[in-house]
Order: sequence, then structure tokens, then C-alpha cells
Amino acid sequence: MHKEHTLTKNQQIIFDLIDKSPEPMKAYSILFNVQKKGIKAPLQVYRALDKLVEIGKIHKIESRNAFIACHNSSCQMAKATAFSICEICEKVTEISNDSLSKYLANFKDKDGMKYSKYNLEFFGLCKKCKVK
Amino acid sequence: MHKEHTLTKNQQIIFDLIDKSPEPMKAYSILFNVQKKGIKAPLQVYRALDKLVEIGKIHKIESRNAFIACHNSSCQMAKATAFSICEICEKVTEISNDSLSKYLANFKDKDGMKYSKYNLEFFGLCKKCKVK
DNA sequence: ATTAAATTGTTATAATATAACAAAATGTAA
DNA sequence: TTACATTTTGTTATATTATAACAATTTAAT
Repeated sequence: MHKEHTLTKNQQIIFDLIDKSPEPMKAYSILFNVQKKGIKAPLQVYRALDKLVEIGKIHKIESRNAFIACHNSSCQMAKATAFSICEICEKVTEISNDSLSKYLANFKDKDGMKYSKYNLEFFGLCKKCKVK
Repeated sequence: MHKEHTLTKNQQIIFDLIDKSPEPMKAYSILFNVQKKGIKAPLQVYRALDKLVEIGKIHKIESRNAFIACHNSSCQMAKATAFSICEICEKVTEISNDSLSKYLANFKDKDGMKYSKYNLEFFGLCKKCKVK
């Protein structure tokens, strides 16, 4: 269950922008888009992004240095994330699949060690791009 | 099966350095370390890194912007990679686990889509750091 | 030997991210 | 409701990561 966080002004502005975006957004693209709202410096963006990631409202797509809103209530506090990424159009979709998340959450390495957190990125062609 | 690639001079210098390193190396740390061997510019490093990643001799740890040598003959051409990362000491280990790699290679999303490639990063505490 | 392809060297610059510190807003407890 | 601590903000400067563009050299395949 998510603890509800009240977002601050900057966090809300930046979350709203990312949440509306159909694709992952990069930090400086976010900055450009919120300058008219008074957010002028990279650090203001990065601080909001850090917090939003921390509380699980957005995720960072590590291979792309870009951010998307979380639409998966089961990825508690960003501790278990999985995405599919189209290598042509760069469309990113968050995967929510019980079998996958259970498998990974319970995965033990050869020393019997379990992990508190994971991030998985699948790459391939999305439906649209496969057809072309 | 890996096609054997003959590394070029710069590629060999940079691969040897990464291969000897007990921890992932960052691009500018690599640059600093190979300057005495005549590699002077970032681009020379990045070009070698790109090629080494492409042929599967090294992997990029995306969440750390760092590179480690591959010690896993089964991760054909860097198409299927999994790592454990200690959040305290930053030790990174490549995971080679048949069950895991089979599970992920065969994973289909809800549209029945399979992926040609994946990268998985597990986070937690390594044995040493857990004890402390 | 000729030539195409890959690699290298080099300068400049783009893109991503953080340090440091002061000011303002917010939360909490008497 | 004031005092105090904490968090958030604003701001300037700078660090870190990565690529563009183009000429020169080396390598591989005829």
C-alpha cells in the first residue's frame, strides 16, 4: 500500500507534465517545458525528480536517462520495476505481471542471497514497429 | 557461441584495464588510466567501449554508468544480462543462472510479445556489507 | 597495388547531473 | 502563535557523461 504523499509545488508541476506525456521525458526537456511555470534551473528539476522516484510516483528508465509516471500500484516504492522498450520508436511500457514480479522478488543467487530491489528492461520491437 | 573478434589496439588497452579491475570502471576513470598509453580523448574511450559492448566483451551497468568485463560465456552478445549490485560498497557481480536466463528469455508480455534482449539489475547488500 | 571499410586522432561542444549556500515555506510542539 | 527544526526552494557555478564533425591513418579484401 502506498503512503500518500502531498506533492510540493515543483514536484506537482513536474509530475503532471510527466504523467501527461505519452513517452518518457528527459530532464532538460522537462526543464524547457516548465520554465514558463517559474522553474528555471536544472537542480530544481532534478530535486523534484529524485523525490518523485523515491516515493514511487515516477520511474527512471536507466538505459535512456528518462522518466515515466508509474501506472502500476504493485511496484511498491519503486523497488520492483520492469519495462519494455521499443528499439525503433522508443516507446516504453511498464510491465505489470504477477508471475514475473514474484519470480524476481523471490530470486536467490547461488549464495542464497535475495535482493531488496530490482530493475528490468526488456528490448525489442513494439507491435507497430514490427509490422513496418 | 562467440565469434572471436580481434581487438584493435585501443580496444585491447581498454579491455585489459576493465578486465583487471575488481569493480566497474567509469569512462573518465578509464581515460585517466590509459593516458600514459597514448589514449588522450574521451571519444577514443567511448568508441572502444561501444565496440566492446557490441561484441559482448564488456557490459554497461546502466544505473551506474560504468563498465565491467563479461565473465559469462552464456550472455551471447550482451543480449541477456543480469547483475547484482551492492548498494553500500557498489560491488557488482554478473549473475549467470540458467533458470533466470531461461525464464527471462522466454518471458511473454500480456500481448504475447517476446523480447530479443534484456538487462536486469538487482540491488541489495552483499555478504560483507550485510554483516557490518 | 587498389580501394573500400574500419579505426584513429583531434577539437569542439552537447547532454546529464551535482555542489554549495542562502532564503523561504512548512511542520511540530510548547 | 510563537519558536524551532526540517524540508523545500532559488541561484550560481561546476562536475560528469557523451557525441558531432572531419581529416588522417590503418586494415582487410580483392
